[in-house]
Amino acid sequence: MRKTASRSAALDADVIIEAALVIADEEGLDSVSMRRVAAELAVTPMALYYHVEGKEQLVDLMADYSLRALPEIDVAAAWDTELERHFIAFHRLFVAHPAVAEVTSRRPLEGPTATRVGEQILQLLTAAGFGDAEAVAVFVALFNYTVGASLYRLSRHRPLEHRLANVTDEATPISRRLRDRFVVAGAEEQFVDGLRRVIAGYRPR
Amino acid sequence: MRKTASRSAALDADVIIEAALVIADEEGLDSVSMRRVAAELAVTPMALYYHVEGKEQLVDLMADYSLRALPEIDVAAAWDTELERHFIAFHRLFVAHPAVAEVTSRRPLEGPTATRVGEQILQLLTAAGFGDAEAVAVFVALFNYTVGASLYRLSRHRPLEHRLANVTDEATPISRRLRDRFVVAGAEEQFVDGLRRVIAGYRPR
DNA sequence: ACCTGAACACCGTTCAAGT
DNA sequence: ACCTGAACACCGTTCAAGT
Repeated sequence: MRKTASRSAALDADVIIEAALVIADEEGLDSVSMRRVAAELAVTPMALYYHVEGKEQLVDLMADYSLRALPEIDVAAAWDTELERHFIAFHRLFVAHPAVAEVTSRRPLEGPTATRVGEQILQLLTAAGFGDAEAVAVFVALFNYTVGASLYRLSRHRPLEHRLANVTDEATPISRRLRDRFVVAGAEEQFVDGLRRVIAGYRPR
Repeated sequence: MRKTASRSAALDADVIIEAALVIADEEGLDSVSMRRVAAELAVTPMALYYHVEGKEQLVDLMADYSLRALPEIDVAAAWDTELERHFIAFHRLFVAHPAVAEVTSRRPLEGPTATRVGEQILQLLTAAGFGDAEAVAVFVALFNYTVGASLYRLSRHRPLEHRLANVTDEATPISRRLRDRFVVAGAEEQFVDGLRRVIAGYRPR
């Protein structure tokens, strides 16, 4: 049953994207190769190229596909709490799918889903009284903080082999004392606390 | 002369790191391979492994090496302007060396230089009256915002081939109107404006 | 229209060997 | 101590061919 379903699934872009996302979530983006995805789908590597331009595009498609899980935005709601709510969702998405955070930090998100989400956030801000330039400034500032905080948290939660290779063991006292605090700084509450402060830095004219 | 100098330079970690940084700055981190670095040094790929553990460590060493260019911190200066000054330097370093920004976003910086810089920033903050937890919170928030903003700026300044592959041409009116504003949002002034607002969100108790 | 097979030009790294 | 050479198990992608 299940076997038949997965085997007989006609090869198309979505099937390829989903298989790639499974690999990325389980083993990291580095393990996503055209050959590996093909093997997972019991197909020749070159079969993928009929549905997808290449690895670069596949990775972009993975990101946009994942963004579909973001909640809808109420453009009529209070801008500050709505932004807080939405960027927390962003953060959770990135933490759940490290590959998406990685792609987001490397390239502008310009797929259909990313575009739609961006539109809604800008509508929310302009409806709240922000001018065009200010709306973009708020959006980008929150986006940057969120991406940075997500990458920070991910970098502290990965297995030790992925950490810096040449750790100095003769760390000075203050860093020893604060070392665990830096790990705590990756917790969601710390992200939310900072997010609120960033939002509070902006007001409609 | 020059030829002799570069050819006769004894192979050691620093020489390897410098060669790798040149490649990274000119062609991107993806072009940095052990084989390519070796070729640039007119040496066998395996010769590198005598001085460096592997590619992972080389990349980590590249990041820490670059951080040496950061300015010294005056721990007795006003904490807010000093932080602003230093994170602007961070931002400029990331923009000048995209590979360093990339590595920084992927792994915790735990090399000797990174550790020293971190110590100084924490000393600055504790000297200003912040408690341990608050000092780390301010540090990490600013760090995350800066890394995110740097990656944002880099992602908008890369050649078009590196941009998202499947751009939708039927973008809605509002995104067309704001599209160039998103590019402008990557400018340094916009980064500094946001940085000031984030800093303003914190005060010593 | 959709997929396969063979091939090309790459990777990082291990292992044994040279000097 | 420092480097080379050959080999292994991988990559992404092109190109011609099958059905």
